[in-house]
Amino acid sequence: MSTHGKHAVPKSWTREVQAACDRQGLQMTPLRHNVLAILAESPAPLGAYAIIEALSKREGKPIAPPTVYRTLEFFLEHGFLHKIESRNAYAPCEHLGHAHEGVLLLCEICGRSDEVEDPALGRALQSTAERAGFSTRRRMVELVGRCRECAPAAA
Amino acid sequence: MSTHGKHAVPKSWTREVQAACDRQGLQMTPLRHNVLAILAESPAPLGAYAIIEALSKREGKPIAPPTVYRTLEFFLEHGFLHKIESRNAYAPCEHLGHAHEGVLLLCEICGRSDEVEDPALGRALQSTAERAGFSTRRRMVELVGRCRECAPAAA
DNA sequence: GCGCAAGTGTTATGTTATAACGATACTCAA
DNA sequence: TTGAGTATCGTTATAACATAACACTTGCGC
Repeated sequence: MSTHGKHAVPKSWTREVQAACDRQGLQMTPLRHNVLAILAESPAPLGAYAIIEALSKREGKPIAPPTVYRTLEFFLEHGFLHKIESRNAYAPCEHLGHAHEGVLLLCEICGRSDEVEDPALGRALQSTAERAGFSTRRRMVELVGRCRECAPAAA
Repeated sequence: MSTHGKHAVPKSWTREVQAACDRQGLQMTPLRHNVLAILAESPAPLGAYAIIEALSKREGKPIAPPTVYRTLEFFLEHGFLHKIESRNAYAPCEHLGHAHEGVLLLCEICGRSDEVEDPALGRALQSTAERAGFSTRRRMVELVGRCRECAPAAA
């Protein structure tokens, strides 16, 4: 799995989350900060146990699964992270401000994920749900395939 | 989890899969038939271990996980089942003939899943992927919320 | 017969996630 | 100041989901 890039998100991302937490009265503890930093520095989404490992190294002591899962849950609830269901992995949400109308593009070669907005998609899903009498609370849209960099190589 | 309905799919569904297998030269073994029947008779998607349990009962002897996972993989590969990633569950594919342009509507109250087609969705995703230079191989579109029957009750 | 592929059985293990309980620290009102 | 309430994190154990690796049988073409 080559990763032709460094970080999934700009370095400012953790600061933006920090600021959003301040505004909303949410606590940014050292534990949370470390989990955020680990995800921000990763070129691709990480599984929970990969985070546990990285965090244990970073804190110099073993961290147990519930600690990390609680932290992930906190960030997921507040929209700072995505859970990539098709991969059981977690990634920074790049579009902090607004509703999640995004599509996740997951490259099966390099492993990276990219998040793009698509208003037409939101409208389509909304009308489909309405026609079915369905009231949506959460949406997951994931495309698995090959990213711009990997598609040619793997022709 | 009330399930205001009986089966997720019409009784003809297993026969349709049978016919499709015949056409494509795929073997419908007793094991495969039983797994199919279990899913067809369930009002909601089932997890792998629920299938293992039901199958063990049906066959009168314990069935080990790999046996069921292999069977599921077979049906997934050929487009007869969906894997619902957000739930680690498996459900019949109701639209056997054509491409998967579907949306899964997952009710968080009754647990049922409904599959609806949405051509506008397909177009939106296609153009979004193209703009990103992304070549899609598989798509997952899942909406979690409340179905027509459950939405009013849980107002 | 022999080699090969498909299907299934079997054992063991790997991976992902949560339940349940305890400890600490902080806030805030009485 | 005390003590009730809440939020955070630690710890132990276990549940839930999934696969690796190898064995065996069957059917089929050569």
